Order: sequence, then C-alpha cells, then structure tokens
Amino acid sequence: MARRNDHSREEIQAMAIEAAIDILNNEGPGSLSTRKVAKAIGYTVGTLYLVFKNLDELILQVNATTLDELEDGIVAVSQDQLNPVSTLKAMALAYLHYAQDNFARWSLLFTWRLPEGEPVPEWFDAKVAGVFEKVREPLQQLRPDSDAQTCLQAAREIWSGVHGACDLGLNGKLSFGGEFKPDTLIESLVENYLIGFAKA
Amino acid sequence: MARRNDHSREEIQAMAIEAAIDILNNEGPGSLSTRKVAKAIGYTVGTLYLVFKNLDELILQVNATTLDELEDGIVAVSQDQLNPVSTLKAMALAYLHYAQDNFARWSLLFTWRLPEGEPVPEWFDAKVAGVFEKVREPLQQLRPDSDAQTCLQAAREIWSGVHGACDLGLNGKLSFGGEFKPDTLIESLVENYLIGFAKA
DNA sequence: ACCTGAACACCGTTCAAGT
DNA sequence: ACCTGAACACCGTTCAAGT
Repeated sequence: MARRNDHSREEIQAMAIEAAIDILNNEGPGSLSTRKVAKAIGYTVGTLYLVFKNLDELILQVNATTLDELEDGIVAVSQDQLNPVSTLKAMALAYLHYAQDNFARWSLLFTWRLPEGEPVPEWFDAKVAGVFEKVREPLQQLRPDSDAQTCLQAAREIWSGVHGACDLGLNGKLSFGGEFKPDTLIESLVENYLIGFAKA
Repeated sequence: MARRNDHSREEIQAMAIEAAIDILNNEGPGSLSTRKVAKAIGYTVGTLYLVFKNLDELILQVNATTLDELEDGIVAVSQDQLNPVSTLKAMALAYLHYAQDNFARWSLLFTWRLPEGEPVPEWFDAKVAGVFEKVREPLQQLRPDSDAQTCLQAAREIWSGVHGACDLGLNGKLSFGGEFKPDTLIESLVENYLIGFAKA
C-alpha cells in the first residue's frame, strides 16, 4: 500500500504510545507486543521500527507517562494536608491507589529491564529523581535542621517501604494467615518510620 | 530415538529445575525458555510437557528453591546476634546479599506472574508465610506483650521496606543525585522503623 | 521519502507417530 | 510406556522491494 504522509513521525509515535497503553490496560502486562501495537494504529511492524529504535524505546516512553501520572497523583493529594506526617501518609496512599488502578502500567514500570549493557537514559533518571524530590519536601519540614541529602535518603527509605508494600501486596504476597490490607499496612509503616525519623 | 527409562519422571524434573537455574545464573532473567532447558538436559521440549504442566509450573519449582535458600540465608545470620534489633538488621542485610548474588533468580521470584485465573498453590503461599514467621520472632522479642498478629503485620511492614529497597536499589532506581548504597539505606530504614515499633 | 511484506531466528504448547 | 519431531500460533527485528 505504502501510504504517504498520513501521519508525521511524531504523530505515529504518539499513536503507538497510546495504543500500547490501551493494550496494557485491556490485556494486562506481558501481552504487549510490537505487532499488536502496529495493528492497532493501522501500520506495519516495520513502520514502528522507523519511529522507535526498538520495543524497549517504546516501553520507555510508556513508562515515562506512567511516571508523570504517578507524580501528578502524589502531588495532587499533598496540597490540602495539615502537617508533614499526614502529607506523607496521603502521598503513600495515592501511590498505592495509582498502582491498584493502573496495575499493568505500574508493573511494567518496575519489571521492565533493559538488555545488559544499555543504561537508562538520563532524562528518565531525572524523572525518577523528581518524584523523590516531592517526597523529600514534607520530610524536610519535619526536620528543618537536616540537610537536603539526609532528607533525600529518608525519602528513598520511606518510599522503598511504600513501594515494597505495593509490590508484595498487589502480587498477593502479603495476605495469607490473616487479613493484611495494603493500605492499613502502609499507614502503619509510614507512621512507625516517621517516629524514628523525627526523633533522630 | 525414543530412549526409554534413562531417567524417571522425578529425575527429569530435578534435571530440568537444575538446568533452569543454570540458565538463569548464566544468561539472566528473561532468557529462560522451555527449549533451552530441554536442550540442556538432552530431551525434547515435548518431554518437558510430560513431566511439567507448562513453563509456569517449572518456574514455580525454581522459585520454591529460591525461597528455601532465601529463608536459609536469613536464618543462618540470625543465630549469633545479641539482641532483636541487630538480628533484624542482620536478616535484612542477608536478604539484600542473597538478592545481589542471585539476582536473576531473586528477580524471577517477584516478577513472574501466573496467568489471570490461576491462583498460587497453597504450599507456595505457606513457604512465603514461613519466611515472614522468621521475621516475626525477633519482633515478638522486642514487644513480648503484643499478640502474634500484631507482630506478623509488623513483619510484613518491615519486610516491605527491605524488599522495596532491594528492588529499587538493584534495579538502579535509587542511586542518582548522590550515593545511596542499598545496605546503609536498609540499615537506617530498619533502625527508624523499629524505634517507632518499639515505642508503640 | 515513506511504507510494506516477507524473511529470520526465536518463543510456548500440542499431539500424531515412532520404538 | 516413553519420547520425538513436526506443526501451530505467536514473538522481535531487519531490509529488499514497491509506490
């Protein structure tokens, strides 16, 4: 057929990312493929390789939008909180709820691994750092005399806990031998950690 | 060829699991396949489906041995510790080191997902519960008056943190904008959490 | 210049046919 | 009874050939 200029390079990229997100939402992680994306946007697989280097690059773009939404979700709830502790709790629960509501994309963000040599591009790392920065702010309020580096480490510590609870919880590795709901678990985890952090 | 009775069903299963572990160690997660396992043990793919229902069942067996080793590693270091806090720290670091040294298998244990309907078999859940039980013991010592259920929840909370730090750390999602080594991060996380937990 | 379609080297899974 | 080998329906990726 060889249709010409129906869409620009950028338009095809945008269409592909949107199609990939649809497939993830409807069919779950693991059923995403270049061939399915190509079919969904009405082009051949070959065309996909004209606008993306490979599947990894497409997934990286999908993950970037996931990360953006994740940050937006966390920031949104942190506005109308009375103190740093409730802010951090609200952010943690927002993270959990995003992961629950967008399980396939949230999963892909953390399970996807680039091939051996390939490093994650700088702009992507910067995005991740941006999320941690949002977590740092309330921690800084909690301990105004600490330097930024200390609070950045604390942000990584507390978020490791929140992320880990989501990971284990949403993958069914927490709830047996009794009810252990991720949200109550996360609230208690954040509470206990912050007692220690505030005291030091 | 159709060789007969060279190996029993159980022997073929054991050989396959061992071969799968080798492939994971040498080629990383994601390059495990039924065809590679079959070739490694000198049988056809068809034979693999005679002794395992499918790839998921083989992986479940591999994950079971990983879980056993993980528990052994944690228990080993908890023997000669002076108090519950140092026990928990030692266990957390043992978990990290196992994950570092056996990255492919540790990854597989947490990234593998069974197809939609399939539930994880009970015996596997029991294994996971067994690991949490080991974490519960020192927590119980720390707060002898608390009931088992409270300590089991705490075990899940603290291990969410340890697991999350391993996950993010080993996948390069922690160390940018400064050095954040997983081991110092985990130690501090456990310390802070336990201050809160002991106080309550 | 843009896009296709067929090819290549892989997958998981099944099952008639061979010994 | 045990095992094979070919088949089916999928993958990611490449690239000569078409318009």
